[in-house]
Amino acid sequence: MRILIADDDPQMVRALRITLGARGYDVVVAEDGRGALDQAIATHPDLVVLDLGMPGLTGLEVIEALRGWTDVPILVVSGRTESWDKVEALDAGADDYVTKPFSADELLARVRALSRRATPAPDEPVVEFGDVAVDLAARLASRAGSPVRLTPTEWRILEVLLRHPDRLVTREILLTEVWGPQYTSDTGYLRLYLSQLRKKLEPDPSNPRYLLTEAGMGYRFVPDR
Amino acid sequence: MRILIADDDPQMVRALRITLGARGYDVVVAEDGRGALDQAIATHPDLVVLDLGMPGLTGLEVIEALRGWTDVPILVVSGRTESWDKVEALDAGADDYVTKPFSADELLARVRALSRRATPAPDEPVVEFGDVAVDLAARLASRAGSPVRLTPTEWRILEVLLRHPDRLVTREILLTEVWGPQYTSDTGYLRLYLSQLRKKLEPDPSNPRYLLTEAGMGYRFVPDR
DNA sequence: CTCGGGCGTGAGGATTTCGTGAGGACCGGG
DNA sequence: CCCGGTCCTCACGAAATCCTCACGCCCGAG
Repeated sequence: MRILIADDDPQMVRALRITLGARGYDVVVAEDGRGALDQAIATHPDLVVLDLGMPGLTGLEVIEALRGWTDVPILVVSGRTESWDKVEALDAGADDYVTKPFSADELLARVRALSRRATPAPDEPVVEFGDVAVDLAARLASRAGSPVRLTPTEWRILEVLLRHPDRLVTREILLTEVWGPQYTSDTGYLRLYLSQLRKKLEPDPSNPRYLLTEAGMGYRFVPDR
Repeated sequence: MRILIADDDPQMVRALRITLGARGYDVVVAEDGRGALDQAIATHPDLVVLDLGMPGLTGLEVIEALRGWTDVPILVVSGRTESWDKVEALDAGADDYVTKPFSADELLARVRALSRRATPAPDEPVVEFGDVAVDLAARLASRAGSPVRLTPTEWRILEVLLRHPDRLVTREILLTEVWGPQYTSDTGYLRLYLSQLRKKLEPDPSNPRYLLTEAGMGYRFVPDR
């Protein structure tokens, strides 16, 4: 049972780490929004304890980005007590909202309640298409048996596409997931990285069969039938 | 979406009934512990809002009794703010715990968060007519099984029409949705794109059966039957 | 019958979007 | 300091899409 703590206050992090660690939870820490997303992708936690007041991305943006690809329970911890803040966070996809200060016992009970509800993470099967195999959890890609190196950015894009087989993923969603919501008009990035991914994964990169472009809209991963 | 309110305070019941009823929830009420269990069995609510301080059975007993046979989300509402009370309720099987007083907005947001967990977001149904199937969410259209390629503008128009089956959609609405409010007199665009859509989707494009024109008014999508 | 308005549709040209190569900025490790 | 790897900028030809324009049809009014 792994818990990601996303909080920039060292004292809070320390307290949470001790509280949760003592209960046998495996604790991972991130200190800003981007780090939280990176850690979430890298470690696939079973629950996220998220402080809203971090530098970088806003808490809301982190919630939305997470919800783009995972159903992991999100417990928001915040100093803001206004009901509007709670409504925003919950509607963005958070599962619970606790205001500081709070007791360790209460937090633990809420963590237990959330993990009880959580759908047991189905082990992600390896995605295969053509002579390529991609293990998202292990961050391992291979082609005709031999490993293929992908850069971090390539992984992020590929992951979003592979998690929505047959669905069109809009340029906006991809850009938001990978670079953040303020980059939604930099479509050139996508062209560049899709080109790279095809070069590494497609049988005939100039005639893509799996990673398709829909002009003016976005991209689509089409698995073999 | 049916919600069971278990509370013995008539004023609170009244407030909750109004708040929830106005949002379209179907509200059922019980005023003591036994009544709550009876109502739960009788009406099978999709969510329970439970006051801990009811006469008869204690709140904890109600939670445990419910958990004996149902996974319905339980949102506890209580005047008791001690963390011990929260821990007890949550560990007994409650999913959330809100202390009085609370704002209606917050309660509603928590209700939404809980029901979201209970029933994973329902996928939009696929719209079918003739030998055509359209999945708006996935941006996937097919005809007799093989995919049909639509341009972004075609998608936007089709989406508006398909979301209002059997209803007349005025040219003004269509133009505003797709090109913006300043294009409401460029009706030529609609003729052009409707023609394209029919060519791609209608069995006999020159005798439309699903995407009908209402001269001088607008267009109408008529599903089978 | 004639006429005119609204509609459908084909044919390009205008515009936007894509794919891709080349190369510079940045960074952490030897 | 150099170096490999990664990310990003820039540029340009190709492709897809959008829009303009022209023409013909249908149908009701006069």
